[in-house]
Amino acid sequence: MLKEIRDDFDPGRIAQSGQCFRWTRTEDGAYRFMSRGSCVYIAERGAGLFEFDCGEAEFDSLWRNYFDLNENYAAIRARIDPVADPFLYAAAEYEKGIRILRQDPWETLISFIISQNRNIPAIRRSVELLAERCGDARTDGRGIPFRAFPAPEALAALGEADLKACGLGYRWSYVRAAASAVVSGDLDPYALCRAENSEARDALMRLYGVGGKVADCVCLFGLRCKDAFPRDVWINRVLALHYPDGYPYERYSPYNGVFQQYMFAYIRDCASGAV
DNA sequence: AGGCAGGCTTTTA
DNA sequence: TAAAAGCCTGCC
Repeated sequence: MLKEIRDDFDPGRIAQSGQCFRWTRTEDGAYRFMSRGSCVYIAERGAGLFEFDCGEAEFDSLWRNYFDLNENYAAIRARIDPVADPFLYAAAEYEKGIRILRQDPWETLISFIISQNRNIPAIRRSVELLAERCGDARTDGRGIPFRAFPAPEALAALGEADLKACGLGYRWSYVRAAASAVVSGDLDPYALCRAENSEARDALMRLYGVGGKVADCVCLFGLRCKDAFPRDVWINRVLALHYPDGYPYERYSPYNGVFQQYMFAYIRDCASGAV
């Protein structure tokens, strides 16, 4: 199914921006994303033209929402003053095409618990191992088997040895605690979408192994709060280097998270020599 | 009370 | 060997 998307949309930049972990790139240059037990392949077919290997119904019920296609990112970028904030302007220009995904809250919670104190390839590996171990077996549009992200009950049923076999290290008990909280009903990650952001953040931080940074990632990437501003080692580096007198959060509210993502991707691209 | 040092598993580069 | 989308515990 061919779609014309006039706003910023770059599947490759979205995939590599470190907000989702289960994407793949095919030999023919398409990107495959996964969400809520489904896969979609996206291939660019010219300027602003993208082929999604799904029907209209699935596009409207799943992928339009996942890629946040009802939001106007060009308009959000236009809020940046290139003279007042040259670093953010450069980051957003270079990383144009990134969007903030509206991911499944449960998967986002577990993924970012796993993410702490690890680099992105290691996170991807652990998430994939968990899915391989206890996610539902499915087949994608190209006939390739894949695993859905594990349900809370499936993760809660894993023992210490199973979790450690997925490379979780000391985080295994954090994953178990979160899964238990969801299975027992102490936490409903889906209900948090409807809560005030500060309430959602507090509820997440009550979980063992979830601090402010992970909670902010869940709010931003899983709970549709574009103002959440996760501060990891890379963003702290940006703030120390380019905003020694403080970062103007008020100026960028309620889109702090979008700008955070441009800066996160950009500083890492700079460090890897890509820029 | 709020802040800080030390420790933590494993993978990646 | 150092660093990685951090957090917990114990101490002050």
